[in-house]
Order: sequence, then C-alpha cells, then structure tokens
Amino acid sequence: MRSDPDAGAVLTRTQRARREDIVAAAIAVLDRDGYAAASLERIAKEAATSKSTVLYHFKTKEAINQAVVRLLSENGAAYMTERIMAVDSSRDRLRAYLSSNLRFIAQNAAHVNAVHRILENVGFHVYTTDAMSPLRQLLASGQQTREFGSFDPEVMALAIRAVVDAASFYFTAHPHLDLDHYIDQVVQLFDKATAS
Amino acid sequence: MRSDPDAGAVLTRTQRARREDIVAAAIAVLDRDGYAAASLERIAKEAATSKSTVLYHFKTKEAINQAVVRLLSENGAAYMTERIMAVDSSRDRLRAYLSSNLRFIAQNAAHVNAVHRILENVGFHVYTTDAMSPLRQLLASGQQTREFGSFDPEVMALAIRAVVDAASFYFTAHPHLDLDHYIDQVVQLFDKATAS
Amino acid sequence: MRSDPDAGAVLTRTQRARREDIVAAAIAVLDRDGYAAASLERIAKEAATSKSTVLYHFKTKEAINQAVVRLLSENGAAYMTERIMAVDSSRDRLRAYLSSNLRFIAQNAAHVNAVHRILENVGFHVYTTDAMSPLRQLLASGQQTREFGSFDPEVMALAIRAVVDAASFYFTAHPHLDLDHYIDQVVQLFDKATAS
Amino acid sequence: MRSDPDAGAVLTRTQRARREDIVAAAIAVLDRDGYAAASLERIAKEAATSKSTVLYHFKTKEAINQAVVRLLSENGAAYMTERIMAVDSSRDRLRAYLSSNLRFIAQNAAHVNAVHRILENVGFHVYTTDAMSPLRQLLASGQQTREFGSFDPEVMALAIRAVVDAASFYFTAHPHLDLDHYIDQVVQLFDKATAS
DNA sequence: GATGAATGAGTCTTCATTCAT
DNA sequence: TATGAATGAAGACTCATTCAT
Repeated sequence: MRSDPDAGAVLTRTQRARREDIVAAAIAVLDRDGYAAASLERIAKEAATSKSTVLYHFKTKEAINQAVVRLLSENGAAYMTERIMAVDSSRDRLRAYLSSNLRFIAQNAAHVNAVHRILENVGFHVYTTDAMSPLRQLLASGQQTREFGSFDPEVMALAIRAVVDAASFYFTAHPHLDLDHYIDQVVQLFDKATAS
Repeated sequence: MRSDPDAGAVLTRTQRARREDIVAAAIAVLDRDGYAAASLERIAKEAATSKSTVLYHFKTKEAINQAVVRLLSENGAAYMTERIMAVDSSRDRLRAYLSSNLRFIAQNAAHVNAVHRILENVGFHVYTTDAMSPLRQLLASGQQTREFGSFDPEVMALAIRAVVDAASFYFTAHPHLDLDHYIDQVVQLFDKATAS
Repeated sequence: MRSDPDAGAVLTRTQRARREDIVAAAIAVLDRDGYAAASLERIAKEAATSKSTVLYHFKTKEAINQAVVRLLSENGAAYMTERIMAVDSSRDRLRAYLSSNLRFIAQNAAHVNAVHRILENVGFHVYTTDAMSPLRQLLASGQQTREFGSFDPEVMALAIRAVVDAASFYFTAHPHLDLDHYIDQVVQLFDKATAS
Repeated sequence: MRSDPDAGAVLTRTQRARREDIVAAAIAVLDRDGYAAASLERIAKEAATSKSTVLYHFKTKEAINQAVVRLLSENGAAYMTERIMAVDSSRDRLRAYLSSNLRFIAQNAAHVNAVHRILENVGFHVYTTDAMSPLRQLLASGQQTREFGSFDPEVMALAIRAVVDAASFYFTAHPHLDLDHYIDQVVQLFDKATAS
C-alpha cells in the first residue's frame, strides 16, 4: 500500500530488517561513544548506510531514540514479568525482580547503557517516573503479609532501582565479573535489608 | 602578553569572582536544562556576560566543565572527610559516610546534578574509577574487626555508591522530602545489610 | 521498454485519469499551502499515492508545474476566446474580455492561484511576456475606430492585466463577494478610462 | 554592553553597516533570482561573507526577510506620506498617491520586487490586509465632497493597488521606459475612472 | 581586562530523483 | 503499471573557537 515507516503501521520485511539494523547501530554508537557522539552521520556509518537512508526509515532522530528505548522496555518487560509472575511470596518476588533484572541487564548491557544515555539527555528522569511504583507496591504488600520488616517502601524502592540501574555501567566496565556471585550478593543485601 | 587566567596561576580577586560567577551559571544551566543545552552562549547569558568573556576566563568549554567537577569534589571532600574522621568504629564511619554524603548532596543538589550531567556525557564513568576504593576499604576493615558480617565488599560498595548517586535526582524531583527521615532510612538499610 | 507517459505521446485512459488526479492534487496543495509546501511528497499524499507513482506519471516535478500551467491556459483560452469572438465592437470586446476573464477566474480561483504561485517562483514574468499583446491590439484597433479615446495602449493593457491578475487572490480572500457587482464595477472603470 | 543583533536594541556602527550589507545582498538575490534561490548561502556569497556571519548578524533567515520588508515600508511611507499630505483636494491626493507611489517604486524597483517575492511566499497577501484601507478612505471621502463620481470604492481601491503593485515588475522588465509618461498615463486613467 | 565580529565544522532535516522489482 | 528503497545535494541553524581592538 503506502510507505509509512511510522507508528504502528504495518512494515515490509525489508523495512523491519533495516530498522533493526539502524536501531542496532544506534545502540552500538550510544553505548560506545555516548549521546553527543550519536549523530545521524555516525549512526548511518555504523549501519553502513547514508544519513538519508536512516532518515528514510525513521524520519526523525528522536524517532530512533524512541525505538531504542521502546525496544528495550518491551524486551525487558517480557523477560522480567515472566520470571516474577512465576513465584508467589513477596520475598521470592523481590528476589526474582532483582535477579531477572540484573540478568537481563547483563545480557543486554550495551542496549541498557544506550537507553540510559538517551534518558539522561532527554530530561526524562527515571526516579521521577512511576518506574518505581510496581516495586513500591511489591514491598508494601510484603510488609502487610509480615514477610518484610519495617522500612519506608519508597526509600527502599529507590535504593533497589538505584542499585539495579547502576549495574549496566558496572557490567560494561567489568566484563569478566562472576554474574551469579554478583546477583547472589545483591539478593542477600536486600534480603537482609528487608528482613523482619 | 596575557596573564593567562588558567592553570595553577595566581588569580586576582576580580578574576576569581568572575570565574565563580561563570561556574555558578554553568551549574544552573546544566542542572536546569541539561548537558546539551549548556552551550557557551546559554552559560554566558546566565552569567550576564558575553561568550567571549566566558572564554577569556576559561579559554575552553571543557575547562568550565572541569571547574564545575573539581569544585564539587573539593567541597564534598572537605565536608565529608571532616565528618567521617570524627568517628572511630567502622559502623559509625559508614553511617557518617552515608549521612554526610546525603546531607551534602541535599545541600548541593543542583551542583551535584550538574556534575552528573557532565560525567554522563564525557565517557568518564563513576563506577569505573576508584571513587569506590576508600569505601571498599572502609567495608573491608569493618569486616576484619567483625563489626560487619560477611558480604562482598566490592558489591556492597557499589550498592552504596549507587544509592548515594541516585539521591541528587531524587532530591531535585522531591524538593519537600523529609531529609532526616530519608537519611535515617538509608542508614538503617545499610546497617542491616552489613550486620554480622 | 516503457511507454513514456510524457511528451506528446498518446496516453491510455487510465494514464490520463491518473495525471488529472495528480494535477488536481498539485493545484489543491499549491493553492492551500503555497509553492514551498508543494513538494512531491505533499502532492502524492494529496493524490493518495506515492511519490514514485507521481514521478512515474510525470518524471519531473517541473513537468507537473508545467501541466498545471498549461491546463489553465487551455481552459482559459477556450472559455474566453469563445466569449470575446461572439461580439463585434472593440468596446464590447473589451467588456467581454474583462467579464469572461473575471468570471473564469472566479470559477477557477484555486487553479489560478496555483498558477500564480508557480509563475512567481519560476522567474517567468507575466508582464514580460506577450500575454499582453492581444489586449494591446484590441485597444489599439478600438482607438483606430474611434471607439476608444486617447491613451497609451501599452499602459492601459498593463493596467487591465494587473487588475485581472489581482482578482484571484481577492476572490479567494472574499469568497462571498457579489461577483456580478464586482465585474460590473471593473467594466465601468475601464469603460470610463477608455472613453473617447 | 551585550551583543544583541535583534529587535530594537542599540546596534554598533559595524553591526548596522553589516546588516545593511546583508539586507542589500538579500534584495539583490531576491530581485535577480527569486525567492527559492535566496538561500543563506547565496545571500552570504552576494554579501561576500560566510553563511555563519550572516546568521551572526540576523540569527534567522526569516529575520532577514523581515528586515527587507520593514526597510521598504519605512522608506516608502516616508516618501509617500510627505507627498500626499502636501496637497488638499481628494483628486490631488489620489494623483499624489499614484505618482509618488510609482515614482518611489521606479527608484526602488529591485527592493520592491524583493518584497513582493517575500510576501508571495509567506502566505501574507497584500489584497487581504488593510494596505487598502487608507486608499478606500481617500476614495470615499472624495465621493462625499463630490470630487469623485459614483463607483464602489472597494473595487476602485483594489484596481489602483493592483496597477501600482504590478509596476515594479514592469519597470524591471522595461528599464528604459519613460517614467513621466507612464505616470501621466496612469494618473489620467484613474482621473477618468473616478470622474463625476 | 574584556568583548564584538567572524567563521568552519558539524547537526538535523527536506527534497527531487534513480533504481530494482 | 506501480512503488518501496536508497541517496546526494542543499537548506537552515548551532556551536566552540580565534582574532583584533
């Protein structure tokens, strides 16, 4: 029908593939060289095309960034909710939250870094939004069931998110770290911190 | 020819005052509008001078950023070491570390945000540097004296820094929060997490 | 290979219909949004096709503009000459020239505007070309037959064309004007101006 | 004090001179090559500088166009009102209106063309605005004093403006025309057209 | 000591056009 | 016959920096 590389419109196979290439290129540049360096030209070169071609597929630089962000949150949500929903007690849920989140981050460190880079430079702040609210609820309901001790769920949620969000940079800087040990330590940390 | 107001050279009172004005302006713009918006022009306007004057005092944009970063670490170090050195046990030192750090951040939220903005966009990473090493040592020596329980000091240090670093954004987003309560909660959190 | 839908070649019915659609779309965009906005993309969207399809039918953007211009002059010439030839005296011919011209413009305001937009932006100037020469001849022969008084036919012709050419914008801006009254006034104006 | 090449702010002598150069260059390009060709690059080259320098002095392309338009209307208003106010009867005023307007246009043909080019491409239309209202009033008051005969002042005003507005292109196309004769003819035309 | 003027490099974006299918 | 994909050229604008005064 019509060429409409936008919105939720149906995309050609080629279009989808190209868009994936470009998003991957954007992630690579953002992760490696930072937000300021992630110009259309750089991204295009990374994707082995021209600026114009990139804009043919995305039409706006912002659209690329949005695609990078959206892709991560889709992937991440799928990965995590599955693992969190699989368990019942609040404590287990918190453990699943931490471990699945960290494991996902370890597997997608570059992408996660890229998204951090974008969000930092877009005025949109993680600790401002309700990214924290499901976590706060998990903690609060664990307190009601006496699984968790007494603490301010808001502050605890913030701490958890801070630790998780710091992970992608740490993982990138320490590529050979023992992930299982790391996750284990973080889980223990918050097990103790939330103990009753 | 010129007296070169840069480097370690001695500065006149006027020069020092001007430089402070400019650094303050840079902080304000960085905090309020982000890294990308912090152009020389914006900074100059905020400081009520001209671009050329700013560059006369700093000679490079990067020099301004460095001054912003250096000023914070000087202020912060002075504030914190004083308070940490005042106590003896490792546990008290950790508490002093957390509370003095958070209190300093609350008092200098804009400046801290500004520095975050700079570091994020400069490829220089906090969790890469040895900003963590004094903390790691504090934790390790607490373990040797049996004040702290068993945990990986590296991971614990990382968690602490993550929570502290997240604070400035949180404080900015929640200007009316009860700081003492917040600090108290964080201290309790890590008290439990490091308990033996 | 290709049948080349351009030039004076014979066109299938479908081709002709497509071309008409596109010309109509171009007119609409030019009239509504101006010359600068009349990109191939905009025209294609207005015609509910793709840029490529538009270019398949016209091969060049300039060709579209030419088609828009040519279509108007064909339509206009047909409409006007018929009405002007129907009368005999120079005075009546002048009246027919004015009234048929203005009436045609009123009926085709969008198209006329579109053509103005194109000509303005193409360096081709109305008062430079011989669009004025038939009019000049009409006036001169009216003077020879003493139907018209004394005046410079060149200047009078220019004035007439200026008034007529201004009409399409005026009509567009005042869609509810009393056309018959307007035409009557203009006819009277030049009746007096050319009176002997 | 501050460099502010905008608005009504006070300008350095250099700034004023430069701005005049650039405006002159813009007029030349607009007149000679049309609106589309009047890119910053072209204007800069005509002014024998660089694009950046042009933008240093104007900061927006639109600002250049505004300056071109404003300069003309200032010059024109000064020239014309002086000459129109010098006479008393409505008829003499109309004559003064026509002759001063045409004479001004002849002396500033390039500038007038340039302004036409801009206004045509900006959606702002002459016959839409109240550029006509002083003229309409002049005609109406001439009718009240019986100096003028019976006609629709709106239509007559439109015709006058149309003829005057067409002049700049005509003058450009015919550089050697006898201006006095031309003006004389136009004055006679509207003398007859408005006669009682 | 301060600053107005100038500028090259680089940014995002639009556009007409070509090519392969 | 029609169109999706790709692209080079050009456009307006931003920015850090240099230079002369």
